[in-house]
Amino acid sequence: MTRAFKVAGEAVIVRVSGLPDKRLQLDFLSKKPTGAVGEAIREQVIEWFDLQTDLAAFYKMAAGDSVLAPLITRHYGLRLLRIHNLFQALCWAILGQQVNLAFAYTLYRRFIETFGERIDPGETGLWHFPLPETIAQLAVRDLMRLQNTRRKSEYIIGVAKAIVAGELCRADLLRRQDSEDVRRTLVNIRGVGPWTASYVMMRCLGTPTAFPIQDIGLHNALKQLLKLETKPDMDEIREMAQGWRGWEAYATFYLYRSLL
DNA sequence: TACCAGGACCTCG
DNA sequence: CGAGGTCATGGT
Repeated sequence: MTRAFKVAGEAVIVRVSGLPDKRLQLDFLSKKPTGAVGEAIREQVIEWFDLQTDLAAFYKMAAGDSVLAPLITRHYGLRLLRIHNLFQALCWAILGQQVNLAFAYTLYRRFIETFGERIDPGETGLWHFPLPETIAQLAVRDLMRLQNTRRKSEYIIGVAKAIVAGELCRADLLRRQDSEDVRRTLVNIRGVGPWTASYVMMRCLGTPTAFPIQDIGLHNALKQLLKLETKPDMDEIREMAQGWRGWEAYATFYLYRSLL
C-alpha cells in the first residue's frame, strides 16, 4: 500500500510492503524524511495497521465462537485498519450514513478530490484529506454540489467548525478513561448518532469494545454467515456478541470483511 | 421498477 | 416520547 503522510508540514510518500518474515518494510518514494519525521511516520504506520494490539487473545476467543471461527481462518492476520485523522473518520462515517458503500466511496472520493490537497501531481495520485479549516469556511451548497444531502453537508461543516474551534479533539477523546463518556460526547455532535459514534470509536480511537450494533452491513454479514432468512434483530445480535466482550471492534471488522 | 443502502434528524400526535 | 417521514442517489 502506498500512502501520503504530512508531518510538520512536510509531505512524505511511503510504500508499505510485507516481508516474508512478516515484518513490514517502509520505502520512502518522496525524499527521505529527517529523523524525527521518519519516526513519526513509523508510529503512524504502526497505528494504521493497529500493530500494537496482540491478536492472540482475540483468536483464542474467536476459535471457540461459531460465528467468528470461520472468519479468523479465512482472514487470518487481518488487522483493524485505523483512521488516525478524527475529522477524516467522522466525514467517512457521515458520508456512509444511509447510502450503499459504492456510493459512499464516490462521495468520499469526490470530497477529497475537490477540497483536499494533491500531494503528488505525478504518478501516484495521492491526496491529503481536506483540512477542517478549509471545510469550516464552506457554505452548505458547496458540499451539496457534490451530491451530498443538505443534512450531510451541514453535519460535515459543523464537525469541521467544532474541530477548528477546539471543541472537538482526538487527543481529548483519547485521554478519557470511560468509553461510554466518549460515546456520549460524540453523540452530542449534530449528525453523529449511535452508529457513527461507535464507528468512529472503532476506526479512529481504537476502542476495542466499540460495537456499531445498528450497522446494516453487520446485520447482513450475520444473515449471510448464519444462512438466516431475515436479518437478525438487536437482541439476537447482542446474544451472539456475548462472548465477544472486549473484542467487539475486531469482531465487527472481521464480519465486515466477510462481505467482500 | 421497486427496494435497500455500513443513519440521523425533525415533525407530528 | 415514539413512530413515521425525509433526505439524494447508486446498485441490484
